[in-house]
Amino acid sequence: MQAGAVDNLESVITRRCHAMVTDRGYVEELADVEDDFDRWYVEVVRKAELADDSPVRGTRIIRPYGYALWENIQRQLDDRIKATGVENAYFPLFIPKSMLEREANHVEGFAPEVAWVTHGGDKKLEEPWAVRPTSEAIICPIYARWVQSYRDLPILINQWANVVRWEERPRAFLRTVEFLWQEGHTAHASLDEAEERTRQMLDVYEDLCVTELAIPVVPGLKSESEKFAGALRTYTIEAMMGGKHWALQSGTSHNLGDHFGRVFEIEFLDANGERQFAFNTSWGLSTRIVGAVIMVHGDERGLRMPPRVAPTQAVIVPIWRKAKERESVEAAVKTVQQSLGKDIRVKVDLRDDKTPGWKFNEWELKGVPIRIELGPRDIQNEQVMVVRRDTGEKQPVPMSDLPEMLPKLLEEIQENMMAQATAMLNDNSERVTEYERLRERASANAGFSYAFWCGSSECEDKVKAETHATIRCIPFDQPAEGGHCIVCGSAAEIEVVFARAY
RNA sequence: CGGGGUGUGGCGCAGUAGGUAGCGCGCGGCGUUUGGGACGCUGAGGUCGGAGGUUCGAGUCCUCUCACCCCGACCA
Repeated sequence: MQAGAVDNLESVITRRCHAMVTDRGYVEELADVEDDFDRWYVEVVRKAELADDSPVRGTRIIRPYGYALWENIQRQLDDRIKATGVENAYFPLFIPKSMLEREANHVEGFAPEVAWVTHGGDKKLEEPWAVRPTSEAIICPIYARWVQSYRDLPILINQWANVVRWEERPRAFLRTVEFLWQEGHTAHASLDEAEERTRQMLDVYEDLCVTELAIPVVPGLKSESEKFAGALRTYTIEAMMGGKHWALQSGTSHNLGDHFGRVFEIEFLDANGERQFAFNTSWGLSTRIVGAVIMVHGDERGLRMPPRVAPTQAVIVPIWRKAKERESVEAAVKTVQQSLGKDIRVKVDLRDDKTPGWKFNEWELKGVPIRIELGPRDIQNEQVMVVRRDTGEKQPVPMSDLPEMLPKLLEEIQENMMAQATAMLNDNSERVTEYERLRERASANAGFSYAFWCGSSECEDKVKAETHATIRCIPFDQPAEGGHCIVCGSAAEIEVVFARAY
Protein backbone atom coordinates (compact mmCIF):
# COMPACT_ATOMS: atom_id res chain seq x y z
CA MET A 1 0.00 0.00 0.00
CA GLN A 2 1.30 3.44 -0.85
CA ALA A 3 1.63 6.34 1.49
CA GLY A 4 -1.05 8.34 -0.27
CA ALA A 5 -3.53 5.52 0.03
CA VAL A 6 -2.90 5.24 3.76
CA ASP A 7 -3.37 8.95 4.24
CA ASN A 8 -6.57 8.85 2.35
CA LEU A 9 -7.88 5.85 4.25
CA GLU A 10 -7.14 7.74 7.44
CA SER A 11 -8.92 10.80 6.25
CA VAL A 12 -11.94 8.74 5.28
CA ILE A 13 -11.97 7.12 8.70
CA THR A 14 -11.58 10.52 10.32
CA ARG A 15 -14.49 11.87 8.35
CA ARG A 16 -16.71 8.92 9.19
CA CYS A 17 -15.88 9.22 12.88
CA HIS A 18 -16.48 12.93 12.81
CA ALA A 19 -19.80 12.29 11.14
CA MET A 20 -20.83 9.88 13.88
CA VAL A 21 -19.63 12.04 16.71
CA THR A 22 -21.49 15.09 15.54
CA ASP A 23 -24.49 13.04 14.49
CA ARG A 24 -24.45 14.47 11.02
CA GLY A 25 -25.16 11.14 9.41
CA TYR A 26 -23.48 10.70 6.11
CA VAL A 27 -23.37 14.30 5.11
CA GLU A 28 -19.79 14.65 4.10
CA GLU A 29 -17.72 17.56 3.03
CA LEU A 30 -20.08 20.26 4.15
CA ALA A 31 -18.71 22.79 6.62
CA ASP A 32 -20.49 22.90 9.96
CA VAL A 33 -23.37 25.33 9.88
CA GLU A 34 -22.67 26.53 13.44
CA ASP A 35 -18.88 26.60 13.50
CA ASP A 36 -18.16 27.97 10.07
CA PHE A 37 -21.24 29.60 8.64
CA ASP A 38 -19.50 31.53 5.87
CA ARG A 39 -17.85 28.42 4.48
CA TRP A 40 -21.07 26.49 4.91
CA TYR A 41 -22.80 29.11 2.76
CA VAL A 42 -20.24 28.94 -0.01
CA GLU A 43 -20.31 25.16 -0.04
CA VAL A 44 -24.07 24.82 0.05
CA VAL A 45 -24.42 27.23 -2.83
CA ARG A 46 -21.98 25.21 -4.90
CA LYS A 47 -22.93 21.69 -3.89
CA ALA A 48 -26.65 22.21 -4.11
CA GLU A 49 -26.00 23.55 -7.61
CA LEU A 50 -27.60 26.92 -7.00
CA ALA A 51 -24.70 28.86 -8.46
CA ASP A 52 -21.24 28.37 -9.87
CA ASP A 53 -18.14 30.50 -10.09
CA SER A 54 -17.63 32.51 -13.22
CA PRO A 55 -14.46 33.40 -15.06
CA VAL A 56 -15.28 37.06 -14.55
CA ARG A 57 -14.38 38.45 -11.17
CA GLY A 58 -17.34 39.26 -9.01
CA THR A 59 -19.94 37.60 -11.17
CA ARG A 60 -21.60 34.23 -10.64
CA ILE A 61 -23.46 31.80 -12.80
CA ILE A 62 -26.94 31.10 -11.52
CA ARG A 63 -27.54 27.43 -12.27
CA PRO A 64 -30.93 25.98 -13.19
CA TYR A 65 -31.80 24.94 -9.63
CA GLY A 66 -31.00 28.40 -8.27
CA TYR A 67 -32.71 30.10 -11.17
CA ALA A 68 -35.83 27.97 -10.70
CA LEU A 69 -36.02 29.23 -7.13
CA TRP A 70 -35.59 32.81 -8.34
CA GLU A 71 -38.28 32.30 -10.98
CA ASN A 72 -40.74 31.08 -8.36
CA ILE A 73 -40.00 34.09 -6.18
CA GLN A 74 -40.20 36.32 -9.23
CA ARG A 75 -43.61 34.98 -10.20
CA GLN A 76 -45.02 35.50 -6.72
CA LEU A 77 -43.64 39.02 -6.55
CA ASP A 78 -44.65 39.93 -10.09
CA ASP A 79 -48.26 38.92 -9.38
CA ARG A 80 -48.32 41.01 -6.23
CA ILE A 81 -46.78 44.04 -7.95
CA LYS A 82 -49.28 43.87 -10.79
CA ALA A 83 -52.13 43.49 -8.33
CA THR A 84 -51.33 47.00 -7.09
CA GLY A 85 -51.86 48.41 -10.57
CA VAL A 86 -48.24 48.51 -11.72
CA GLU A 87 -47.27 47.50 -15.26
CA ASN A 88 -44.01 46.02 -16.47
CA ALA A 89 -41.80 47.76 -19.03
CA TYR A 90 -38.15 47.83 -19.97
CA PHE A 91 -35.60 50.65 -20.03
CA PRO A 92 -32.04 50.63 -21.40
CA LEU A 93 -29.00 49.14 -19.74
CA PHE A 94 -26.96 52.26 -20.48
CA ILE A 95 -27.21 55.73 -19.03
CA PRO A 96 -25.34 58.71 -20.52
CA LYS A 97 -22.88 60.16 -18.02
CA SER A 98 -24.57 63.54 -17.95
CA MET A 99 -27.92 62.04 -17.05
CA LEU A 100 -26.52 59.96 -14.22
CA GLU A 101 -24.91 63.11 -12.84
CA ARG A 102 -28.03 65.23 -12.71
CA GLU A 103 -29.02 64.40 -9.15
CA ALA A 104 -26.03 65.32 -6.96
CA ASN A 105 -26.59 62.95 -4.04
CA HIS A 106 -27.44 60.16 -6.41
CA VAL A 107 -24.16 60.41 -8.35
CA GLU A 108 -22.14 60.83 -5.21
CA GLY A 109 -23.66 57.72 -3.72
CA PHE A 110 -23.15 55.52 -6.73
CA ALA A 111 -19.96 56.95 -8.24
CA PRO A 112 -17.57 54.38 -6.69
CA GLU A 113 -19.52 51.44 -8.08
CA VAL A 114 -20.40 52.49 -11.59
CA ALA A 115 -18.99 50.59 -14.58
CA TRP A 116 -18.38 52.75 -17.65
CA VAL A 117 -18.59 52.12 -21.36
CA THR A 118 -16.03 54.32 -23.09
CA HIS A 119 -15.79 52.73 -26.53
CA GLY A 120 -18.15 51.47 -29.19
CA GLY A 121 -16.08 49.11 -31.28
CA ASP A 122 -12.81 50.99 -31.63
CA LYS A 123 -14.42 54.40 -31.58
CA LYS A 124 -14.18 56.41 -28.42
CA LEU A 125 -17.55 57.68 -27.23
CA GLU A 126 -18.13 61.44 -27.08
CA GLU A 127 -19.82 60.90 -23.78
CA PRO A 128 -19.22 57.75 -21.69
CA TRP A 129 -22.20 55.57 -20.83
CA ALA A 130 -22.76 54.21 -17.37
CA VAL A 131 -23.93 50.65 -17.04
CA ARG A 132 -26.97 51.18 -14.84
CA PRO A 133 -26.42 50.65 -11.13
CA THR A 134 -30.13 51.50 -10.81
CA SER A 135 -32.37 53.22 -13.33
CA GLU A 136 -33.78 56.42 -11.84
CA ALA A 137 -31.48 58.51 -14.03
CA ILE A 138 -32.71 57.00 -17.27
CA ILE A 139 -36.35 56.54 -16.33
CA CYS A 140 -37.06 59.94 -14.83
CA PRO A 141 -36.14 61.92 -17.97
CA ILE A 142 -38.47 59.69 -19.94
CA TYR A 143 -41.25 60.27 -17.45
CA ALA A 144 -40.64 63.99 -17.97
CA ARG A 145 -41.57 63.48 -21.61
CA TRP A 146 -44.70 61.58 -20.73
CA VAL A 147 -46.07 63.97 -18.16
CA GLN A 148 -47.70 67.30 -18.93
CA SER A 149 -50.80 67.25 -16.81
CA TYR A 150 -51.89 65.85 -13.48
CA ARG A 151 -54.10 63.66 -15.63
CA ASP A 152 -50.96 61.84 -16.81
CA LEU A 153 -50.22 60.80 -13.25
CA PRO A 154 -49.56 58.52 -11.57
CA ILE A 155 -47.12 56.54 -13.67
CA LEU A 156 -46.72 53.08 -12.23
CA ILE A 157 -44.00 51.02 -13.88
CA ASN A 158 -41.82 48.12 -12.87
CA GLN A 159 -38.97 46.48 -14.70
CA TRP A 160 -37.17 43.18 -14.28
CA ALA A 161 -33.56 43.81 -15.11
CA ASN A 162 -29.90 43.24 -14.44
CA VAL A 163 -27.82 45.99 -12.88
CA VAL A 164 -24.10 46.39 -12.30
CA ARG A 165 -22.37 47.69 -9.22
CA TRP A 166 -18.60 47.45 -9.01
CA GLU A 167 -18.39 45.67 -5.68
CA GLU A 168 -15.13 44.81 -4.00
CA ARG A 169 -16.04 41.67 -2.13
CA PRO A 170 -18.52 39.51 -3.99
CA ARG A 171 -20.54 36.71 -2.45
CA ALA A 172 -22.92 34.52 -4.39
CA PHE A 173 -26.40 36.08 -4.41
CA LEU A 174 -25.61 38.48 -1.55
CA ARG A 175 -23.26 40.80 -3.37
CA THR A 176 -22.21 40.31 -6.96
CA VAL A 177 -21.04 42.79 -9.55
CA GLU A 178 -24.00 42.00 -11.76
CA PHE A 179 -27.30 41.02 -10.21
CA LEU A 180 -30.93 40.56 -11.14
CA TRP A 181 -33.80 42.42 -9.58
CA GLN A 182 -36.99 44.24 -10.14
CA GLU A 183 -37.06 47.98 -9.80
CA GLY A 184 -40.32 49.83 -9.60
CA HIS A 185 -40.48 53.50 -10.54
CA THR A 186 -43.52 55.61 -9.98
CA ALA A 187 -44.37 59.26 -10.41
CA HIS A 188 -47.13 61.03 -8.50
CA ALA A 189 -48.87 64.35 -8.25
CA SER A 190 -48.46 64.63 -4.50
CA LEU A 191 -45.96 63.74 -1.82
CA ASP A 192 -48.68 61.99 0.16
CA GLU A 193 -49.51 59.75 -2.73
CA ALA A 194 -45.83 58.93 -3.25
CA GLU A 195 -45.48 58.15 0.43
CA GLU A 196 -48.48 55.87 0.31
CA ARG A 197 -47.04 54.00 -2.65
CA THR A 198 -43.66 53.69 -0.96
CA ARG A 199 -45.20 52.09 2.09
CA GLN A 200 -47.53 49.94 0.02
CA MET A 201 -44.63 48.35 -1.85
CA LEU A 202 -42.73 47.70 1.36
CA ASP A 203 -45.82 45.83 2.54
CA VAL A 204 -45.72 43.81 -0.67
CA TYR A 205 -42.14 42.81 0.06
CA GLU A 206 -42.95 41.90 3.61
CA ASP A 207 -45.90 39.79 2.48
CA LEU A 208 -43.72 38.01 -0.07
CA CYS A 209 -41.11 37.16 2.55
CA VAL A 210 -43.56 36.05 5.21
CA THR A 211 -46.08 34.23 3.05
CA GLU A 212 -43.93 32.65 0.36
CA LEU A 213 -40.44 32.45 1.82
CA ALA A 214 -41.24 31.82 5.49
CA ILE A 215 -38.90 34.65 6.41
CA PRO A 216 -40.03 37.02 9.17
CA VAL A 217 -38.76 40.56 8.76
CA VAL A 218 -38.46 43.78 10.72
CA PRO A 219 -39.93 46.59 8.61
CA GLY A 220 -38.85 50.12 9.28
CA LEU A 221 -37.20 53.34 8.20
CA LYS A 222 -33.53 53.70 7.31
CA SER A 223 -31.45 56.30 9.12
CA GLU A 224 -30.20 59.29 7.11
CA SER A 225 -26.79 57.74 6.62
CA GLU A 226 -28.21 54.45 5.38
CA LYS A 227 -30.86 55.75 3.04
CA PHE A 228 -30.77 55.51 -0.76
CA ALA A 229 -28.61 58.10 -2.51
CA GLY A 230 -30.97 60.88 -3.53
CA ALA A 231 -34.01 59.69 -1.58
CA LEU A 232 -36.15 61.67 0.81
CA ARG A 233 -36.48 58.55 2.92
CA THR A 234 -35.89 54.84 2.56
CA TYR A 235 -37.92 52.01 4.05
CA THR A 236 -36.52 48.53 4.47
CA ILE A 237 -37.33 45.05 5.59
CA GLU A 238 -34.51 43.49 7.57
CA ALA A 239 -34.28 39.74 8.00
CA MET A 240 -32.10 37.81 10.39
CA MET A 241 -29.85 35.20 8.86
CA GLY A 242 -28.96 31.92 10.58
CA GLY A 243 -25.49 31.12 11.87
CA LYS A 244 -24.07 34.49 12.81
CA HIS A 245 -27.46 36.14 13.10
CA TRP A 246 -26.42 39.05 10.93
CA ALA A 247 -29.05 41.20 9.26
CA LEU A 248 -29.82 41.18 5.57
CA GLN A 249 -31.57 44.11 3.95
CA SER A 250 -34.07 42.11 1.95
CA GLY A 251 -36.05 44.73 0.12
CA THR A 252 -36.14 48.51 0.04
CA SER A 253 -38.66 51.14 -0.93
CA HIS A 254 -37.73 54.77 -1.42
CA ASN A 255 -39.77 57.92 -1.31
CA LEU A 256 -37.71 60.16 -3.60
CA GLY A 257 -39.71 63.27 -2.83
CA ASP A 258 -39.46 65.73 -5.72
CA HIS A 259 -35.65 65.55 -5.90
CA PHE A 260 -35.62 63.62 -9.13
CA GLY A 261 -38.73 65.37 -10.41
CA ARG A 262 -36.94 68.70 -10.15
CA VAL A 263 -33.60 67.74 -11.67
CA PHE A 264 -35.15 65.72 -14.48
CA GLU A 265 -37.94 68.25 -14.91
CA ILE A 266 -40.94 66.00 -14.55
CA GLU A 267 -43.22 69.00 -14.62
CA PHE A 268 -47.00 69.13 -14.85
CA LEU A 269 -49.95 71.45 -14.49
CA ASP A 270 -52.16 70.59 -11.55
CA ALA A 271 -55.95 70.97 -11.39
CA ASN A 272 -55.52 74.65 -10.55
CA GLY A 273 -53.30 75.28 -13.52
CA GLU A 274 -50.22 75.60 -11.31
CA ARG A 275 -46.86 74.23 -12.43
CA GLN A 276 -45.56 71.46 -10.18
CA PHE A 277 -42.82 68.88 -10.09
CA ALA A 278 -43.75 65.23 -9.80
CA PHE A 279 -42.99 63.11 -6.77
CA ASN A 280 -41.26 59.79 -7.32
CA THR A 281 -40.81 56.47 -5.65
CA SER A 282 -38.57 53.53 -6.42
CA TRP A 283 -38.43 50.10 -4.84
CA GLY A 284 -36.41 47.00 -5.44
CA LEU A 285 -35.92 43.40 -4.47
CA SER A 286 -33.04 41.41 -5.87
CA THR A 287 -31.59 37.92 -6.24
CA ARG A 288 -30.07 38.69 -2.87
CA ILE A 289 -33.29 37.27 -1.46
CA VAL A 290 -32.13 33.84 -2.63
CA GLY A 291 -29.22 34.24 -0.21
CA ALA A 292 -31.75 34.96 2.52
CA VAL A 293 -33.68 31.78 1.79
CA ILE A 294 -30.44 29.81 2.02
CA MET A 295 -29.22 31.44 5.22
CA VAL A 296 -32.49 31.60 7.11
CA HIS A 297 -33.57 28.02 6.55
CA GLY A 298 -30.42 25.99 5.90
CA ASP A 299 -29.18 23.45 8.39
CA GLU A 300 -26.29 21.01 8.88
CA ARG A 301 -27.54 18.84 6.04
CA GLY A 302 -27.82 21.68 3.55
CA LEU A 303 -30.69 23.70 2.13
CA ARG A 304 -34.28 23.65 3.25
CA MET A 305 -36.54 25.09 0.59
CA PRO A 306 -39.78 26.73 1.70
CA PRO A 307 -42.43 24.56 -0.02
CA ARG A 308 -44.22 27.43 -1.71
CA VAL A 309 -41.20 28.43 -3.75
CA ALA A 310 -39.28 25.14 -3.80
CA PRO A 311 -38.34 24.24 -7.39
CA THR A 312 -39.15 20.64 -6.50
CA GLN A 313 -41.66 20.13 -3.71
CA ALA A 314 -41.47 16.36 -3.53
CA VAL A 315 -39.03 13.86 -4.91
CA ILE A 316 -39.87 10.21 -5.44
CA VAL A 317 -36.97 7.83 -4.91
CA PRO A 318 -37.67 4.33 -6.21
CA ILE A 319 -35.96 1.41 -4.50
CA TRP A 320 -35.35 -2.01 -5.96
CA ARG A 321 -32.94 -4.93 -5.95
CA LYS A 322 -33.64 -7.11 -8.94
CA ALA A 323 -34.66 -6.24 -12.45
CA LYS A 324 -38.11 -7.66 -11.83
CA GLU A 325 -38.58 -5.48 -8.80
CA ARG A 326 -37.40 -2.51 -10.74
CA GLU A 327 -40.15 -3.03 -13.25
CA SER A 328 -42.95 -3.14 -10.73
CA VAL A 329 -41.49 -0.33 -8.65
CA GLU A 330 -41.18 1.97 -11.62
CA ALA A 331 -44.74 1.19 -12.62
CA ALA A 332 -45.93 2.02 -9.10
CA VAL A 333 -43.89 5.22 -9.13
CA LYS A 334 -45.56 6.27 -12.33
CA THR A 335 -49.00 5.62 -10.88
CA VAL A 336 -48.20 7.61 -7.76
CA GLN A 337 -46.79 10.46 -9.79
CA GLN A 338 -49.89 10.62 -11.93
CA SER A 339 -52.19 10.49 -8.91
CA LEU A 340 -50.52 13.64 -7.61
CA GLY A 341 -51.49 15.59 -10.68
CA LYS A 342 -50.08 18.99 -11.48
CA ASP A 343 -50.85 20.73 -8.22
CA ILE A 344 -47.49 19.96 -6.73
CA ARG A 345 -44.05 19.98 -8.30
CA VAL A 346 -42.88 16.38 -8.21
CA LYS A 347 -39.65 14.93 -9.48
CA VAL A 348 -38.91 11.25 -9.94
CA ASP A 349 -35.31 10.20 -9.47
CA LEU A 350 -34.88 7.23 -11.77
CA ARG A 351 -31.09 7.36 -11.98
CA ASP A 352 -29.71 3.85 -11.74
CA ASP A 353 -26.10 4.82 -11.16
CA LYS A 354 -26.80 6.17 -7.70
CA THR A 355 -27.95 4.23 -4.66
CA PRO A 356 -31.06 5.30 -2.76
CA GLY A 357 -28.94 6.40 0.17
CA TRP A 358 -26.90 8.64 -2.07
CA LYS A 359 -30.07 10.17 -3.47
CA PHE A 360 -31.51 10.78 -0.01
CA ASN A 361 -28.48 12.81 0.91
CA GLU A 362 -28.42 14.72 -2.30
CA TRP A 363 -32.07 15.75 -2.16
CA GLU A 364 -31.67 16.72 1.45
CA LEU A 365 -28.69 18.87 0.50
CA LYS A 366 -30.87 20.47 -2.13
CA GLY A 367 -33.59 21.07 0.41
CA VAL A 368 -36.54 19.32 -1.27
CA PRO A 369 -39.32 19.56 1.34
CA ILE A 370 -40.73 16.05 0.95
CA ARG A 371 -39.13 12.78 -0.06
CA ILE A 372 -41.22 9.80 -1.06
CA GLU A 373 -39.54 6.41 -0.89
CA LEU A 374 -41.18 3.62 -2.82
CA GLY A 375 -39.87 0.04 -2.78
CA PRO A 376 -41.09 -3.55 -3.03
CA ARG A 377 -42.16 -3.62 0.60
CA ASP A 378 -44.30 -0.54 0.06
CA ILE A 379 -45.96 -1.98 -3.01
CA GLN A 380 -46.90 -4.97 -0.91
CA ASN A 381 -48.59 -2.68 1.63
CA GLU A 382 -49.92 -0.22 -0.95
CA GLN A 383 -48.08 2.57 0.79
CA VAL A 384 -45.09 4.84 0.43
CA MET A 385 -42.63 6.21 2.97
CA VAL A 386 -42.93 9.97 3.35
CA VAL A 387 -40.01 11.90 4.83
CA ARG A 388 -40.12 15.57 5.83
CA ARG A 389 -37.00 17.61 5.17
CA ASP A 390 -37.77 20.11 7.92
CA THR A 391 -38.04 17.58 10.74
CA GLY A 392 -36.57 14.41 9.27
CA GLU A 393 -39.73 12.65 10.38
CA LYS A 394 -40.52 9.49 8.41
CA GLN A 395 -43.93 7.83 8.14
CA PRO A 396 -45.76 5.30 5.99
CA VAL A 397 -48.69 6.71 4.04
CA PRO A 398 -51.26 4.71 2.06
CA MET A 399 -50.83 5.45 -1.64
CA SER A 400 -54.49 6.42 -1.95
CA ASP A 401 -54.12 9.11 0.75
CA LEU A 402 -51.17 10.77 -0.91
CA PRO A 403 -52.95 13.20 -3.28
CA GLU A 404 -54.89 14.67 -0.39
CA MET A 405 -52.16 14.47 2.19
CA LEU A 406 -49.20 15.97 0.33
CA PRO A 407 -50.53 19.52 -0.23
CA LYS A 408 -51.48 19.66 3.43
CA LEU A 409 -48.08 18.43 4.47
CA LEU A 410 -46.39 21.04 2.29
CA GLU A 411 -48.41 23.76 4.03
CA GLU A 412 -47.53 22.27 7.40
CA ILE A 413 -43.84 22.33 6.52
CA GLN A 414 -44.16 25.91 5.31
CA GLU A 415 -45.76 26.90 8.62
CA ASN A 416 -43.21 25.01 10.65
CA MET A 417 -40.35 26.69 8.83
CA MET A 418 -41.94 30.09 9.46
CA ALA A 419 -42.32 29.20 13.13
CA GLN A 420 -38.69 28.14 13.34
CA ALA A 421 -37.46 31.27 11.58
CA THR A 422 -39.61 33.43 13.84
CA ALA A 423 -38.25 31.67 16.90
CA MET A 424 -34.71 32.32 15.66
CA LEU A 425 -35.49 36.01 15.18
CA ASN A 426 -37.06 36.32 18.62
CA ASP A 427 -34.46 34.25 20.44
CA ASN A 428 -31.69 36.42 19.05
CA SER A 429 -33.28 39.80 19.60
CA GLU A 430 -32.86 41.74 22.79
CA ARG A 431 -33.74 45.16 24.08
CA VAL A 432 -30.58 46.75 25.46
CA THR A 433 -30.05 49.84 27.59
CA GLU A 434 -26.32 49.65 28.30
CA TYR A 435 -23.76 50.49 25.64
CA GLU A 436 -21.46 47.76 26.94
CA ARG A 437 -24.20 45.20 26.39
CA LEU A 438 -24.63 46.39 22.82
CA ARG A 439 -20.92 45.99 22.23
CA GLU A 440 -20.93 42.50 23.76
CA ARG A 441 -23.82 41.37 21.64
CA ALA A 442 -22.26 42.71 18.45
CA SER A 443 -18.99 40.92 19.01
CA ALA A 444 -20.74 37.72 20.08
CA ASN A 445 -22.90 37.62 16.93
CA ALA A 446 -25.88 37.70 19.22
CA GLY A 447 -28.32 39.08 16.66
CA PHE A 448 -30.54 42.16 16.75
CA SER A 449 -30.18 44.66 19.56
CA TYR A 450 -33.04 47.08 20.08
CA ALA A 451 -31.95 50.33 21.69
CA PHE A 452 -32.94 53.97 21.97
CA TRP A 453 -31.05 56.42 19.81
CA CYS A 454 -30.95 60.20 20.04
CA GLY A 455 -30.87 60.58 16.26
CA SER A 456 -27.38 62.04 15.93
CA SER A 457 -25.02 60.69 13.31
CA GLU A 458 -22.17 61.01 15.84
CA CYS A 459 -23.72 58.36 18.05
CA GLU A 460 -24.57 56.22 15.03
CA ASP A 461 -20.99 56.44 13.70
CA LYS A 462 -19.52 55.65 17.07
CA VAL A 463 -21.44 52.39 17.31
CA LYS A 464 -20.43 51.45 13.81
CA ALA A 465 -16.75 52.20 14.40
CA GLU A 466 -16.59 50.41 17.73
CA THR A 467 -18.86 47.42 17.21
CA HIS A 468 -19.31 47.02 13.43
CA ALA A 469 -23.02 47.02 14.11
CA THR A 470 -25.12 49.52 12.19
CA ILE A 471 -28.62 50.85 12.50
CA ARG A 472 -30.55 48.43 10.35
CA CYS A 473 -33.76 50.35 10.70
CA ILE A 474 -36.07 52.35 12.87
CA PRO A 475 -38.87 49.80 13.23
CA PHE A 476 -42.45 50.92 12.61
CA ASP A 477 -43.29 49.13 15.79
CA GLN A 478 -42.11 51.58 18.47
CA PRO A 479 -42.34 51.35 22.25
CA ALA A 480 -44.99 53.48 23.90
CA GLU A 481 -42.53 55.56 25.86
CA GLY A 482 -39.16 57.10 25.08
CA GLY A 483 -35.87 56.44 26.81
CA HIS A 484 -32.22 57.38 26.69
CA CYS A 485 -29.77 57.12 23.82
CA ILE A 486 -27.70 53.96 24.17
CA VAL A 487 -24.59 55.93 23.24
CA CYS A 488 -24.76 59.42 24.72
CA GLY A 489 -27.49 58.92 27.29
CA SER A 490 -29.51 61.95 26.26
CA ALA A 491 -33.28 61.77 25.95
CA ALA A 492 -34.32 59.69 22.93
CA GLU A 493 -37.69 59.21 21.31
CA ILE A 494 -36.89 56.49 18.84
CA GLU A 495 -35.84 52.90 19.17
CA VAL A 496 -33.64 51.35 16.49
CA VAL A 497 -32.30 47.92 15.58
CA PHE A 498 -28.55 47.55 15.74
CA ALA A 499 -26.95 44.55 14.04
CA ARG A 500 -24.09 43.53 11.87
CA ALA A 501 -25.14 43.24 8.28
CA TYR A 502 -24.16 41.40 5.13
C1' C B 1 -6.54 50.33 -1.65
C1' G B 2 -3.55 48.05 3.04
C1' G B 3 -2.30 42.96 5.46
C1' G B 4 -2.03 37.47 4.76
C1' G B 5 -2.31 33.19 1.55
C1' U B 6 -2.76 29.98 -2.74
C1' G B 7 -1.99 28.69 -7.94
C1' U B 8 -0.06 20.95 -10.20
C1' G B 9 -5.98 16.33 -14.49
C1' G B 10 -13.18 18.30 -13.45
C1' C B 11 -12.61 18.71 -7.67
C1' G B 12 -9.35 18.06 -3.26
C1' C B 13 -4.32 17.43 -2.61
C1' A B 14 1.13 15.11 -2.64
C1' G B 15 5.62 15.95 -5.10
C1' U B 16 10.96 15.02 -0.02
C1' A B 17 17.86 16.08 -2.24
C1' G B 18 16.52 19.85 -9.39
C1' G B 19 16.49 14.05 -13.25
C1' U B 20 10.61 15.73 -17.87
C1' A B 21 4.46 14.10 -12.67
C1' G B 22 1.44 10.89 -8.48
C1' C B 23 -2.85 9.85 -4.95
C1' G B 24 -8.07 10.14 -3.59
C1' C B 25 -12.76 11.61 -5.30
C1' G B 26 -15.21 12.24 -9.76
C1' C B 27 -15.62 10.53 -15.00
C1' G B 28 -16.15 6.20 -19.33
C1' G B 29 -16.71 0.64 -20.03
C1' C B 30 -17.97 -4.30 -18.00
C1' G B 31 -19.92 -7.15 -13.96
C1' U B 32 -21.97 -7.66 -9.07
C1' U B 33 -25.06 -4.20 -6.16
C1' U B 34 -29.31 -0.69 -4.59
C1' G B 35 -34.64 0.76 2.25
C1' G B 36 -29.21 6.43 4.58
C1' G B 37 -23.52 8.68 0.15
C1' A B 38 -21.94 0.16 -2.60
C1' C B 39 -17.83 -2.81 -4.66
C1' G B 40 -14.40 -5.32 -8.17
C1' C B 41 -11.86 -5.16 -12.70
C1' U B 42 -10.54 -1.84 -16.47
C1' G B 43 -9.86 2.79 -19.05
C1' A B 44 -9.50 8.06 -20.33
C1' G B 45 -7.58 12.58 -18.53
C1' G B 46 -2.41 17.20 -16.54
C1' U B 47 3.42 19.94 -18.94
C1' C B 48 2.59 21.94 -13.30
C1' G B 49 -1.22 30.22 -13.65
C1' G B 50 1.98 33.21 -17.33
C1' A B 51 6.77 35.30 -19.05
C1' G B 52 11.88 35.42 -18.59
C1' G B 53 16.35 33.53 -16.32
C1' U B 54 20.04 29.89 -13.86
C1' U B 55 21.23 24.69 -15.28
C1' C B 56 23.25 19.28 -19.35
C1' G B 57 18.30 19.07 -17.09
C1' A B 58 13.17 23.20 -13.48
C1' G B 59 6.67 21.53 -10.75
C1' U B 60 11.05 22.12 -7.61
C1' C B 61 15.99 27.65 -7.61
C1' C B 62 15.85 33.28 -9.09
C1' U B 63 13.21 37.70 -11.23
C1' C B 64 8.95 39.81 -13.03
C1' U B 65 3.80 39.30 -13.89
C1' C B 66 -1.32 37.64 -13.68
C1' A B 67 -5.37 35.46 -11.28
C1' C B 68 -8.03 33.86 -7.27
C1' C B 69 -9.08 33.28 -1.93
C1' C B 70 -9.11 35.11 3.21
C1' C B 71 -8.84 39.51 6.76
C1' G B 72 -9.77 45.09 7.10
C1' A B 73 -12.43 50.49 4.72
C1' C B 74 -17.56 50.88 0.91
C1' C B 75 -22.32 48.33 -0.58
C1' A B 76 -29.17 45.72 -2.75
